[in-house]
Amino acid sequence: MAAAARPLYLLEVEYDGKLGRAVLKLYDAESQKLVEVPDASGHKPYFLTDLSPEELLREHPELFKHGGFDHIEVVEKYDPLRDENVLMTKVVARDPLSVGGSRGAMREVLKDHAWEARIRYHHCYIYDLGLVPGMPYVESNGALKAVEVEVPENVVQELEKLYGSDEELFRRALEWAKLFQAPVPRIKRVAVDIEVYSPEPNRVPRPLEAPYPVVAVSFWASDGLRRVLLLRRPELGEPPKLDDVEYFASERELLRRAFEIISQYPLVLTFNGDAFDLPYLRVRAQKLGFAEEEIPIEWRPGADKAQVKGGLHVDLYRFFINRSMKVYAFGNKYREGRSLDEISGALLGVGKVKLDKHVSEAGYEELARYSLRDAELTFMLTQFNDELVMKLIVLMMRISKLGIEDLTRHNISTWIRNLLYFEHRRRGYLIPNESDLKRLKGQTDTKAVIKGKKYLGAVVIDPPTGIFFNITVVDFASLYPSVVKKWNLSYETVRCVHEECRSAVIPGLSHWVCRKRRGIMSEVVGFLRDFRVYIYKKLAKSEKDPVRRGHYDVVQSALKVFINASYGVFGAETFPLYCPPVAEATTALGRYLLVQTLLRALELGLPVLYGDTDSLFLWNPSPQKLEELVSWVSRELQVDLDVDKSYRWVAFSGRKKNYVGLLSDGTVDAKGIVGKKRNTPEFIKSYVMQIMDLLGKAGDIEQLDNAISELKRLTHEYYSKLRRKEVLLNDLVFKVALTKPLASYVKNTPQHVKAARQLQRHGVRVEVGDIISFVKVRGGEGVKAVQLARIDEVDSEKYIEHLRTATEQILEALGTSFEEVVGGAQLM
DNA sequence: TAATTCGCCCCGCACG
DNA sequence: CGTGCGGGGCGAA
Repeated sequence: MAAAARPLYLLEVEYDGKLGRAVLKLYDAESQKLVEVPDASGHKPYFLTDLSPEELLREHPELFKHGGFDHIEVVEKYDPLRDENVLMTKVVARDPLSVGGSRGAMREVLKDHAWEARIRYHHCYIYDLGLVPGMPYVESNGALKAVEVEVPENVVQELEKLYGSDEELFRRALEWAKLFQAPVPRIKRVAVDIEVYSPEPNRVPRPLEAPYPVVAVSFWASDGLRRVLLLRRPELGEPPKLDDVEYFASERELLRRAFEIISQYPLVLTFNGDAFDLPYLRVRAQKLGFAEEEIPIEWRPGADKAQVKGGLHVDLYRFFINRSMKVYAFGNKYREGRSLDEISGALLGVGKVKLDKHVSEAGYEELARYSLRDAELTFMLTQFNDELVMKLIVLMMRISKLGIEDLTRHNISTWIRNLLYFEHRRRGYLIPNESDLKRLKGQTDTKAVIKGKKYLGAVVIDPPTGIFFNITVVDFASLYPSVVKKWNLSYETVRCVHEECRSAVIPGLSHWVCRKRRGIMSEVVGFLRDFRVYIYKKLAKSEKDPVRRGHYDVVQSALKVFINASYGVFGAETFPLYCPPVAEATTALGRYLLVQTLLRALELGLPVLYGDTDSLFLWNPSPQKLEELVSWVSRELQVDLDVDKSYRWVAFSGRKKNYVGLLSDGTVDAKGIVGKKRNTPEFIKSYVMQIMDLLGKAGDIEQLDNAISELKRLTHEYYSKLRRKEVLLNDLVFKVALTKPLASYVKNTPQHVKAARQLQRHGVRVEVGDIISFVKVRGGEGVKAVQLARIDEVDSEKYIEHLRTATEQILEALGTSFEEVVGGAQLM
């Protein structure tokens, strides 16, 4: 009898050029090794065309002579844009490059007659075999079989309630549930970090030139390995005996040992290893005469990606700078940061080892500690909170159907695109041709408020000025995804082909929506939303078992990432399923719902003070009327309106997206005020923070009165400090990001650009994404990079103006003003 | 290869 | 020199 097959988790699929077929990379949790399984199905690259075989022969005979041509077949597909079945010719190739990506590739021959020709082959393979990365499989006779996943009874019951009336929908929902319920493996992995000698402290050497020796390579792994490999250098004297440190007389020996360790792990983690550590190691090894087979690192120049032979490489830098991850999964905790120090500081509470000199000047012990900490932090980013990040990655792989290397290197639009393509293939839908889609669905109905935008977005209600007590905020639970689900929005259903659907108009637009067919996007988003709102968010709270509860929380966070971006991608021109009517129908219905609810609230005698996109601020609502509003929305508009939060008071400055309130749990909630923005100097931030503390203690009118007089005192104190120049230069620094290359600021020269150019003149390299620190000074350009400035040059008047605006947003709401507070101060 | 619009604030620049 | 508009950055949703 054969041994019981053990589960292998599919982590990645690649095309192997030498083998001429796809190779699956699976993780065997028992042996903790990566298993590579070449395709056994004979699957080949292909694309589709609307030209018949006869037309192809007649009009494109050269196609059949192409070196990569294999054969053609006629296949039937469902065309969602036209709501009809169509016959397409499948052009099968010998290798992916012949389909596209090489000169004279077959898709170039057919141009606009080529469908599904821009899909990367390894993705195409995943779709066609219905494989789900992140899921467990067993190998049986060379083929992979999905491991049966049990869905808990309570989840099945909930799905019964939601979809029980439609057998097919219920079946699909169960399939989705398996992705969320399957166990998540703990993957053996090692974090790697290197340090490089450099004679110029301010320059990071280019990895593809790798001009200087590697002096340290550190490892921190899940199996307990902590190791620093150090290069002996005569100038550092006799090396001390240190725990976890190995010394090497030559860089060659050091690299050999480093490669040996790297090759022992199925998964290698780095922080910026794509752009630095791994290519540096590779090029360095080449320079030292290593043979190709002795170097376990490959470099993909087109993708700027470093790969580990026989393993997988995740560059956490690329994953953590992903905006969706920052905002939704990690609540913007590390919004300032792009560096390991800032991200680990925010998420782990631990930063890098501080070095007061350059790496090249550090002694052995210092260098070892510094380097090992980097490897440790990199590893810990995947380890904290019971491997939260690893679990999120695996869950998002299952939702997006992307392998681990693709998922961690690409943004949300790629994730959603891949998920939708997979869904198309699963159903036998033809994936629309971009030019076709744009021609049929490329036009909008509305004009945006902001110049340069494509369509009208959300409504924001003009707030009053002043303090209001006892405010309840109601909001629609994930408004846009709800709209997409409920109104059947999808690229093929908005402005569908049916005459009889044209009467189903979207309020305020000329677009109509299909009544005959369920939209593919509507269904997918609907599932993800329902799973999050009705199942996993609830289970993440109610589940008794802490391990399962933790898992449910990961599931709901992973779902949140997809749900929140599912509307935006349709308004993004770079998205292959770009469909502005879907995006503008979504916002139009959002506006409709908010306005209808507002009108109903007013009819009920509920005063509405403010609202933004999906929320309404109700002033002192009676519980009965509130309940009436919620049930009316549920009954008449058929969406969920929830009580989101309640404030003891809210101070509105009279500006939109700008208010401060005291929540019923005693925390201060400040939105949009300049004192909180990250480019605001610390001096002003600290002032605003103190005001927040003050307001946090003021629960009622009387306490608030006291707080206001204390606030006036505080304002005056800060004002005087500025006047008397009793402020540290560092506290006056504006930190502004350079969002594009220095040379491309041609229309204007903003202040941070002036400062950046000063730095450049002083030989400092300035790049896109750098945060420029500058202060405002008298005379000259009006600004100086902080490195070049002295405290006595500072322009106090400018800072007083900044203090004024920061203050006014709060003071005006409280019924006083900056002038009133500092009035008379001029006499000092 | 890249999710959206709305809104606030400061500044730079052109125009009168 | 004042004014208005657009560029630029950052946040709210």
